[in-house]
Amino acid sequence: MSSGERQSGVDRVVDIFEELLRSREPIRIGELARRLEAPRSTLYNLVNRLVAADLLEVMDDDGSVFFGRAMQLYGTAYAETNPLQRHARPLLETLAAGSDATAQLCALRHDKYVVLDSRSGPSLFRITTDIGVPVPLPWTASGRLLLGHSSPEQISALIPADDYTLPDGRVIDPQDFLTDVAKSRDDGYCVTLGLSDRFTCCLAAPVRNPRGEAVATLCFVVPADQPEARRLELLRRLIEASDRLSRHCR
Amino acid sequence: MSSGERQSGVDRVVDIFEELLRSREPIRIGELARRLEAPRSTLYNLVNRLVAADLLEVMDDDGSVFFGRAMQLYGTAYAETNPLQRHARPLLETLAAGSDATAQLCALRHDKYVVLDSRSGPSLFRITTDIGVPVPLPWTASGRLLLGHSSPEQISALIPADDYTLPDGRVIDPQDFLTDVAKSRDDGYCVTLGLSDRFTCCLAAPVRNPRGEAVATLCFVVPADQPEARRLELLRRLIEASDRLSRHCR
DNA sequence: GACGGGCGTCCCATATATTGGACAAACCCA
DNA sequence: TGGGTTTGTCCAATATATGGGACGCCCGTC
Repeated sequence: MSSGERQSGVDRVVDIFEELLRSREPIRIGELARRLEAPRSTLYNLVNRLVAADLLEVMDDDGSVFFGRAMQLYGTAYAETNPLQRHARPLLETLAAGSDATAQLCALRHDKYVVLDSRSGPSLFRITTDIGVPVPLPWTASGRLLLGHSSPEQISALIPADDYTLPDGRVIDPQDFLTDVAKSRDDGYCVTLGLSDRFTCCLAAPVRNPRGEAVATLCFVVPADQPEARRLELLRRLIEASDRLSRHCR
Repeated sequence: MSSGERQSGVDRVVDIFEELLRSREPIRIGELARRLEAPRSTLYNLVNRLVAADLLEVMDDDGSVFFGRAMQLYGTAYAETNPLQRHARPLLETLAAGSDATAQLCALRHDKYVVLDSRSGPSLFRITTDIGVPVPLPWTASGRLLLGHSSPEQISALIPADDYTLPDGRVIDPQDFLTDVAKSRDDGYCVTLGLSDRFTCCLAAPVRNPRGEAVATLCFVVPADQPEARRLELLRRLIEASDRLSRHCR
């Protein structure tokens, strides 16, 4: 009755959603309260409202909660309406089918890189990054392009120190990364070989808004052993598609 | 300072989302306030929070708002996690490609029918119902299946009188509709010819939970002039796929 | 130029949503 | 069986979010 801060219900709802996205699997209400450091009674109240609205669903086996069907409908409405996403979809399909590779639409979210949409070619069965899963920017070719409009100071301030450490333990020098960002911006594309994964090659091209800032990227994910000629061909297609997408989004 | 009801911010947020889904295009905040009969100051407060959380986006040209990128990520997380949706996707692809028709996953939402996911065959360019758009239950084959576990009283209470009127003005007799529902439940499928659209044939089969209730349907949408033999073949594939999906969802 | 209407922001009062706590029932593990 | 933990529900108190109103601004129209 004297200490504890009070938080708005709406903000708490946002926290719930973000925690569920991070977890990617149902969470029990008690566990949710612990992770968000929120009172249990508050969470029961909020979760019940959200379940009634179908924004969340309770798993009837153990009472844990996850996103509900309404989310799917809202998300689809967004994807169908947003010009970037709407125009990207057919392009991704063409890229993936025509080049038999995994094609992705990527963007910046908070201080990380996320895949927004992804298509795979027919013969390919590689595991591709899940949509919406945050990935450190220095791990990716797209990350270098997405930071093109930021100053070195902004970039240094944005990226957590840990994010320069690759999954295999190697560490990227922040200075080298800044150089990469500048070079990628000038080149208009970025290619990484064996970066986030020793056997993967990523090719990325920027989707730019009218002010020239990279608001998203299109990228290919292919095995690292592809011949040079094929990589160049993939890059050509990618740049053509991203230029087209840039024109659609003004 | 004495009249007006007060509403919870969370409930208002839900109202905002539902109104945006209905509208399917950006709405200005003033207009939103009018439609929801909510104070403008409240909406500015809520919308600003939601925009900050990326659940909503403001269109920079005219200040109207619509769903934001976070919705897409949450919705995708749902679709990838929910067993029904996850297993339905490859089935829809197989159905659509193998039969060159539009295949849809449908379910009940409030007192209407909605498409949850949809794939079209290669040669087909028919306009298909948008995902998430509510359609009166009596207009559809799936609607008849989805009500299979409800009593006649429940059905009569659920369906608004206007929903028995088809787009072309014809009116369905509620008694006939109840008969259709019972027959569809017993048959284990439902076919409609020229119902919601004079030139369209809908074939639907139920996805049942372990208790035998139709929690969703798979359906084909094809031109009405298809030969009987093809319709039977489509129905056979549909029933096989929906049985498979039912097994996956227990 | 005056006018009407919508937009975005700010401010205060109060109705109420948030909160901590307490409770019984269910659960798990020893 | 029995102690420790978790679950879901309920309650009363108060910090605060909601709602009403007022303000200046911009933009079309008359």
